[in-house]
Amino acid sequence: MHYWLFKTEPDEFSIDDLKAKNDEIWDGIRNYQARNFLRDQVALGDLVFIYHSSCKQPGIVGIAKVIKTAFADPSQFDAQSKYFDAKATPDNPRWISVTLEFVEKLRIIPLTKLKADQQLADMHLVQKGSRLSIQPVRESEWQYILDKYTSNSLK
DNA sequence: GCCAACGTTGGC
DNA sequence: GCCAACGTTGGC
Repeated sequence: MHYWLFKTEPDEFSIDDLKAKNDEIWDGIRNYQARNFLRDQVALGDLVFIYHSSCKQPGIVGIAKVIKTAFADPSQFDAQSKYFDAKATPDNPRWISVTLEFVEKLRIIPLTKLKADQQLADMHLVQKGSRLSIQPVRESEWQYILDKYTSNSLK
């Protein structure tokens, strides 16, 4: 069992959208490091912090679960999509998606709090220049964040 | 909207 | 393979 943090821009797709739809193909990841995590390491049943970025209050806003692993991101083949990639073919796809299922919404844990917490100084998210949209979370960090910043059932 | 930090591209 | 130019991310 691994833990992850996935970023999303709430203007595009928010935790409320995930809650309303119940599950979602996580498409449009166009960074090789993030792609490699999706392809090689994200496993069935892994839990994911959903993080809102590029918005008024960036932070962790909920939890989701991986219900389908590594498959070719359909948007790379869709000429109408902004994620279309002319160099990708079904025989040789470049980009990978997984499907997430809504688990629960959290009262937002703002980035400012995560950054201020010395216990979380090693988290990728709080490192300078961190831009990775799919990042692993250590089990100790996952547990610590749930214990300290939430009152939820997944402890 | 600014801009620092990264990532990607392409000429050489 | 280097590296300058360009594009993107994402907090502020």
